[in-house]
This record gives sequence, C-alpha cells and structure tokens, in this order.
Amino acid sequence: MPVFVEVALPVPMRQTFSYQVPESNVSQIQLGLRVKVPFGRQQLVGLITAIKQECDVPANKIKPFSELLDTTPLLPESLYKLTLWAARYYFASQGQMLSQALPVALRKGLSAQPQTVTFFSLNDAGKAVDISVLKRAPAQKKLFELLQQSSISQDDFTTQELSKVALKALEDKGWVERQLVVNETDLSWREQLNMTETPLKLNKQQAVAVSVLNQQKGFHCSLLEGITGSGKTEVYLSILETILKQGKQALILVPEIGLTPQTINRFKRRFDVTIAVIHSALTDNQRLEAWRQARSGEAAIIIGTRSALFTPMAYPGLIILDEEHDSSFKQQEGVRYHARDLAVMRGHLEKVQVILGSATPSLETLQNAISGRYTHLELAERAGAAQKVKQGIIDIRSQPLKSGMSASMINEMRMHLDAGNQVLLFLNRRGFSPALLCHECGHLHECDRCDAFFTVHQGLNEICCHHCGNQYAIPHQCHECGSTMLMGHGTGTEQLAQALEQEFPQYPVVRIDRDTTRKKGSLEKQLNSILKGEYKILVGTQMLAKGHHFPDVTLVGLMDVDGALFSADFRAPERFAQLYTQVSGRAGRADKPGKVLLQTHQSENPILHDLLKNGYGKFARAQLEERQQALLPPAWHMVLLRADAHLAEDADNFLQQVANLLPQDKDFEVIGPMPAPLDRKAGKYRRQLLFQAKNRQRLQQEFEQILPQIEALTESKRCRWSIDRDPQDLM
DNA sequence: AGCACGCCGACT
DNA sequence: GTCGGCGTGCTC
Repeated sequence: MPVFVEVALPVPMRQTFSYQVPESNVSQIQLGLRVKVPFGRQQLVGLITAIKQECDVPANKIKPFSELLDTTPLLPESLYKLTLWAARYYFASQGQMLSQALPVALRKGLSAQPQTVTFFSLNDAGKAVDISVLKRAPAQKKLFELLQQSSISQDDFTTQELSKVALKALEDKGWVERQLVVNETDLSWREQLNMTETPLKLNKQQAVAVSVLNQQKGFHCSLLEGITGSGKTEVYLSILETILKQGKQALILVPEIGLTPQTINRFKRRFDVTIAVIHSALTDNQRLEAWRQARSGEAAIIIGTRSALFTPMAYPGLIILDEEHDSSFKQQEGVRYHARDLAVMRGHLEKVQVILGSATPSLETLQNAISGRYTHLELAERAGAAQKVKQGIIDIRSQPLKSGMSASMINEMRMHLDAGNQVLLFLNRRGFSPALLCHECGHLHECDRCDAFFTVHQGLNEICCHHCGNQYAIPHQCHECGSTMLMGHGTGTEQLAQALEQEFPQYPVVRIDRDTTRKKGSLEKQLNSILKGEYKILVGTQMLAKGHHFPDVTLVGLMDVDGALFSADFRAPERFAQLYTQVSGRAGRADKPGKVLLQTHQSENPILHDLLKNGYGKFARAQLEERQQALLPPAWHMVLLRADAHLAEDADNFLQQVANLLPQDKDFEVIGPMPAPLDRKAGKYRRQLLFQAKNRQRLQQEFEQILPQIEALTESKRCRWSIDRDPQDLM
C-alpha cells in the first residue's frame, strides 16, 4: 500500500506537490518534517503539509522523495499555523511562506539538531611530553602551551588565529585527542534570573503602563504611545523582567535601522541571560545557531528585524514590536507580509501579549487603539523635562533660494552655529540636482529605460537614474538641440552640502545619504564624528531622521516639505507627520531649546497647520477621519495588483481581465487598470489594478475564489505580475 | 522561482 | 561557422 505526502515547496505556484513516500520512510513521516525532493531538474527542500493514502495526480508523474531531513517537526504548531494563515492572507504560496519562516541554512537542508563542537586536548602521551622538544617549532609550541592550560574548541582556531597545520602535527605525533561535545541547553535563567543593573525609577505614567501590562493574561495587544525621550525602553525592560521571571522568553522586533549596538546593550546590561541577536550581518550558520538558541529556550530574549518574527520559542511569553509605524516591517519583495500584523496574529496563536511601541503610531494601529481592540497606553512626559521645541514655517513663495535655502533659513542657521550648536538639514533627494536642464531649449534629460529624469551627480561626473541604476557621463551638449548650456535643475543633498561649505566656511559640513554611506561601517563612523562635534552642519536624507539622536543639534531644517507632503500617495501626510514628529523630538535637550523650521510653498496649507498646532496625536485622528470619508485604509481593505511587460498593452489586457472577474458594488471598489506612478521602469511598462472592500472577509473570499482563474488566464503569461495586500505605497 | 530548450545577432 | 542573448514552458 503506497503512502503519499503533500509537500509545500519554495516556488511561487500556489499549490503543493505530491510525492510517494519511500518504503523505508513510511513509519517516520510526520506533518512539518522537511523532505528533499526532485523537482524538474533540481532538488528542493520542502515541508510535509499532508499525509495521504491516495493520490489524484497521474501515477506516471509521481516521484518518490529523495530524503527525509528531520525526525521532529521544525516549527511549533503555532508558527506552522501562522505561516499557513499568512500564505492565505497574502495570497501567496504556502511553500514560499514556510521557507521565508526558516533560516537559510535550514532552507538548504542542513540539520536542525544542535551541532557538536569538536574539542582538542592533550592525551596522556601528550601530557608526558616535555615542551622543550618543540623549541624549533614555534607554532606547535604556542598551541601546546594553550593545550596544557585547557582544551581548545574548533571555533577557537578561527577566532584566535591558531595554526591548523600545527594541530595536525601534534595529532600526528599522537599527543592530542579529539572529543565531540554536544552543546547542552542551559535553561538556568528560567529558575534564577540574575539582574546586572538596577532598574531606573519609573515616572508616574511609566509606572501606570507597567502595571497595566503586568496584569495582562494570555493574548492581548497594547499600543504604547510614547513621545521621543519618554522612556519607552524602560517600560519594555520592566515588563521584560516580569516575563523572564516567569521563565518565559521575549521576542523583540525593531526596524532595520534600530538594531544598533546601543539598543542591544540596554537589554544586555539589565539581564544576565543569553540574548539572540538576529541581524543582517550574521552568516547562515550564526543565524541557525541563534534560531536554535531561541527554539531550545536557551536564549531568553530574541532581538531582530522583520524576518526574526518567525523565530520559534520554546517558552513564548511576550512579543514587542518597537517603532511599529516603521515601513521596514513590511516586506517589499516576494511575499509582501507585514511583520506588525503577523506579530499580532502570532501573539494570538501563542496566547501571549503583544506590545506595539511608537511615538507616532500608524493609523492602522491607532484605529485599533481607539476602537478598544488594543489597550492604549500613553507616555507624554519627556524624561529629562526638556523644553518644548519651537517651530516655524518659512514661506518660500517668490523668495530667492540659494541651492534650496531661503535667506531666513540661512540667518537662523548662523545664529545657532555661532552659539556653538549643530544644525541638521533634511532634503530627501540625493545627488547634486534631480534633473539636467538645457538652458537654451528647456529639454529635461530623461532616462531611456524609465519614465524619470536623470539625477546629476557632480562629484562622480555622472547623470544617473535612481530607479534603474542606469548611468552615463554628464553630457556636454543637450541631447535635443546640441546646446552646451546645460545646468542642474533643482537641489539635491550634494549641492546643498557644497553650498553650505561656501556659505559657512568656518563650520565643517557632513552629508549623510546612500551615496556617502555605501561602504560598510561608514555610517557608524560618520555618526560618531557627528557626536564628537567634528561636524557642525549635518545634511542628509530621511536615513538621518530615523533612530539617531544628536544632543547638540538645536536647529532642524526641512528643506522641501512640499515634495514630502503633497505626493500622490494617500499615506504621504501620515508619513510626513511621522517624520516631522520624529525629527522635532531630536532637536534640543533639557538645557538647550530646539527649533524646527519648514520651508514650503504652501505655508497656508491646513494639514501643515493642523500638525504644527495640534501635534501628531490630533493630526493622526483627523487623518483617520479623512481616510474614513475617502474609503481608504484602515477603513477599507486594499489589494494592489502590479503587472509589468515589455508592451504596455500586455499588462493592461491582463489587469483588465482581472478587473472583469472582480465584483463591483457599493462595498467593493475596483480602480484601474492604470499606469503605475513610475510608468516605465527599466524598459518595462508598469500597470496596476487597485481594489478594495469594506469588509475584510469579503475581500478575502472574493479574491481567493477568482485567483485560480487569474492564474489560468492566457494574458497572465505575457507579463510579470504580483499581489500586494495592504500596500504601503502605491509605487 | 529555476532551469532547459529554442531561435536570432556580433564575434574568433 | 558558433557563443550567448532572453522569450516560453514545465516542474508532483
């Protein structure tokens, strides 16, 4: 009687594949085990999702799987369920979702069992040897001396740069023996938690938050809304202490930019426990080791970015997602899942508490807090009792600008600089100029593969397309009329920094954007120089706004508010308000009042005034109201279908077919097909279809139902297409 | 997603 | 003459 298994494979097809179980494995198979299978001409690793006695696939197509890779399921039930739920929610393949959830090493088929470490030590013969016989072999002598003190592990050879040749020589002489030791799981922290730092005294609001959080049992979600400097981390540490003392683990998710040594050190300083840090610089094996430590319960705290959401825990107790509004929690390729939404689901499945923290909560989370689904906790006091920042709008309509700077901005800067302070300027455009203009015929030079202008990079003597990476030397003549009177149009960070050096020759300028921080570690280095005061003027893009604190900055200038606030994207005002609030939190400190200045052509804009006058909280509530009126998320639920093709027609036809399959009524709206905001990218035409529903379940059902038909469309083969549920931006 | 097969342009 | 560009089709 043959037995079959359904296997989820890391391919984008929304189906599982049937394999026959080899005779010898029949008694060992279980749901959730990994198998290696032949798939076309390749071997893939997949997970067993079902065991069946019968199979409806034609017998001649069925192959036996090649190898069973595990003896116990890799993921706990809750995580397995989470990935299946996510695959369904994001309309993705189970196999892709499951493989997202595993560390790369396990995706490749490596063993999930704890590794054995090889130790080397002197045997009896070795102990009897007089070291002087090695006086002519210094490398061996050095190693021998170390071995006399203690045994040495395999890892030590790489970390301490010991010679493997010398080891081989000592082994050949018959003096050294090997021992295989399995890393034992140390769970002592669960019995006895050692604190290595005394908690700070909590202020009243912190104490209230902690006591509310401490009382939660089972699944519960809270929004911790704390302004910059209000001590959110201290609240995290306090609730962490409670959880760890119960012998339970905590998962902490932070944005990509936030996983700095300073953050990690705050947790390390407080608790004497193993902390598994999962960051992008880890090798596959280090990631696997962190994963194992979390799964076994040895790591009491797991800190990581988006993908760490799927780290299994033996004793789950708490999930914290800090800076929950940060867009890096949404995956932007492959399965476009949102770690915040999945974290809440995971908390639900594992019956643990979830804390979402932010100074500027996303409208999605805020709505849940207002409706009472989440507990809303607020920290409004700034710990150091710093003075409130001053804010001002500079109307730049018909004002002369010097590389984007108005005279009032320059004056204000001079005052702050002359007082010995630092000044921070934001401009969200890197390069010298965002376009190359012909002064004679007005031609703007456009990328030949995209529907976008070239950015001028003067330092590199290049024009370059920021959408596809296309680049050329700066032309000497206009491509249209041949004139040599070419000039940069508009201001980028490169030009702004250059102009500042001329305007303020006595104050050193630093520019921080993707161009100046490309080399690994150079961002850290530049940030340190800033903190030491080596620079007085800081120029940068958004990347400078997130997560970094500069205590000596007293003036923050936003050079181009119009571009940020009035873009086509419906989330633009929310994004801008978050950025604005985050940067104003960074200006000044207790003894030095800070100031934030905005340059805009729309100085009377009500949105802007609302934000400045009422602050983020009220602004966000007004925005929620507007989204409600406009039937936009989070009021309605949105899916974006993107398609690109060499011929615009192909993408259009496909999306039109999809649109025809979708219902349209007062609770279900279909918009498009329409050109994507960047019409042509890298030589391909991009089209999109937007649809949204008032009811989430209805959206799920309707689309799930037509998905097989969409895949079967002949038009679907003539273009590349993808599904983005809850899209973060409509690009 | 890979990987192969297959049919057209600039090279030793 | 061929090497290699990527369009198309298939994977239990």
